[in-house]
This record gives sequence, C-alpha cells and structure tokens, in this order.
Amino acid sequence: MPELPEVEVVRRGLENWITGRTVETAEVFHPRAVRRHQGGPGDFIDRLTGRTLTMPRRRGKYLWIPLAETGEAMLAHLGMSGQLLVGEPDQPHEKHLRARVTFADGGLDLRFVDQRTFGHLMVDALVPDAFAPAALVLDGGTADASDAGTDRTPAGSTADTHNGGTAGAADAGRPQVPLSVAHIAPDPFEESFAEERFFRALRRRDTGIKRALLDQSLISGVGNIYADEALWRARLPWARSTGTLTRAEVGRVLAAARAVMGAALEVGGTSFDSLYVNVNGESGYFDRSLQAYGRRDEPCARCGTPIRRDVFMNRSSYSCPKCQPKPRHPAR
DNA sequence: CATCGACCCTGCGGGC
DNA sequence: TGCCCGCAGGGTCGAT
Repeated sequence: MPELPEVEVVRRGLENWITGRTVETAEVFHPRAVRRHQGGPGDFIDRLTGRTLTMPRRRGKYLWIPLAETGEAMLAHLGMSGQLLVGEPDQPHEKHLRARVTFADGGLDLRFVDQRTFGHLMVDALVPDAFAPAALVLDGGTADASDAGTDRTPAGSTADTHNGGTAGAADAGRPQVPLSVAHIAPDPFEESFAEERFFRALRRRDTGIKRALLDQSLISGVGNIYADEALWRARLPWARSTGTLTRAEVGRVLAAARAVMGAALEVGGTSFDSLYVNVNGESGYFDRSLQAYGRRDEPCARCGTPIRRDVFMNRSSYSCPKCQPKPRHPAR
C-alpha cells in the first residue's frame, strides 16, 4: 500500500498487534524480499530471532520497528504490492508470502506478502536523524538551524511517528532513523518537515512540480495518486516549473497534500483492489473520493471539463485541462 | 552536483 | 482459448 496514508494504516495496525512481542522464529521464503539486507537471509533471521519489537515508526512510505536494546530496527518498504498481515500461525501460506515472523507468545504471526517483489524487508542500524530540528538535538548535531520554528501545520495524528525507539544514553531523546532512510526527507505531517526548506529546494531546481513531489529526498510520502490529487486541489499543472513557484503556490500544494492524505487516512486509505489492505486484510474507501486520479474523461468536479490523462515518467498523470492549465514554459 | 530514463517483478484486462 | 500489449499506487542505479 504504497503511499503515506496506506503505510500509516499499516503502521497503526502493527502498533496494535505486535508492539512489545518477542520474536520466536523468522523465515525468508524468497531471497529477493531481503535483497537490501547486508548479510543475506541467514543474517536477517539471526538479527530478528529472540528480539523484542517496540513501537512501529514511519517516515513517508518507510516503516520500521526498533528492536529493543540493539540499536537496530526491522525496516519494511512495501513497494508496489507489499502487504504486512497478521494471521493465525497455522493459516495456509499466501501465494506470494515472502517472509514470516512468529512470536514466543504463540499468538498471531506477522507475514510479508508481495506479488511483484518491489518491496523489501531488512534489519538496519538506527542513526541520528539529520532532519531533526536543532532544538531537539541535545549534543549539537548537523540539523539546519533554520528549521527550528518554521511555520507548519501538523495535521493528523502521525506527527509523532518519526522518533527512533532505543536511543543509547548519550543520545537520549535524540530522534533516530534507519540508515537506509537517512536520505529520505520528512513527510509533511512530521514536526521536522520544514516548509521553507522545501520551498527553497523547489526554487533551486529546474524540474516539474509533480516530479518534485514524487522525489522522496525533497518531501516523502507522496506518490502518484496523492500527487495528482494534491495538484488538482491546488489547481497547479503537473508540468509547472518548480523554479517559478511562489511561496503561496507551494503553501497551497502542501496544504492540499496534507488535506487529501489526511482524509484518505481517516477512511483507511485508497484501495482499488485487494492488493492494498491493512494488517487484517481489509480495504480502505478513499478511492470513492478521488477527484482526478483514474478519472479519465469523467467531468471535473469543479468545472465539468473532462479529466485528461497524460503519460509522464512512464506513468499516468490525471488533471483538469481547465482548472490546471498548461504552463507556457513547462519544465520537463 | 543534478537530472532522467532504464530497469527491477507479477498479474490482470482488453484487443485480436 | 491463447497470445500480446499496456498498465499498475514503488525505488535504485548508471549514464549524461
């Protein structure tokens, strides 16, 4: 369940079902599922076995579960088709079951199911979060001091999901992220998301606004669906050059992104089919509320003009040709 | 350094 | 029926 709301739905499910439980066994059924884990499947299994899982965390589309007292976390990225499911241990294996964790209490197990295998699991070291506001860093880290106090609207209830769990005494209270997530920018619901930094990064670039929204090193959590929805709400065309955006326009698209992702989260995310489900296998309902994505030739909810579909970055972009008029000097 | 296309996979629905 | 094509919400990597 690729984008931020769907991953947050999964995180909340895991928080409810696996926090505080101790791993009895870990199994890997397809090596590609742990291809990014240094050391291979055997080492992945060794690092999980016997460990106690703490509160699941998330940044953008990345999800991780700090392991108590190890300085490491189990990291998951769902890719295009990954699912994290809880189920009875004696349940038959799903067709695309790639890995499984069972627990010492004998209760529900945790399964990673992934049809296309673009997703992955790994055990990764936790490192200080370089994006943390300076005020939160106790020992004078590398965070940009200009981030502190930046105007921001922490909508939704996901703002506390970015802290690492098991900081050592010297780093007490300092936010941590897995090493593999260190290059990923905060998502727009995080305390550490700095709107001014985002604006300046956009102005420095020479690219289109949609490409920038999908660039997880600038802003994380936004994917193809919510990028189209946010741009439709903000009345900006996907090809609009980032170099000419005003603060007001960037504010509009950020507010739209938060609003649309927040609304999606409230109804369990967007599910077109059974590929995108929560940890109990249930679908979300936000597909009924989409105003642009997937609505080719249907009337725009604002002006009635048929929604158009363009191919961009080898994927679909949906927009209203009237509400989101093509820029005169579009970026690539 | 910034940017962009190729590539990684499986399955589904539509056209022929 | 079967085959082929386009399409699917992801990120990484190498070439430029």
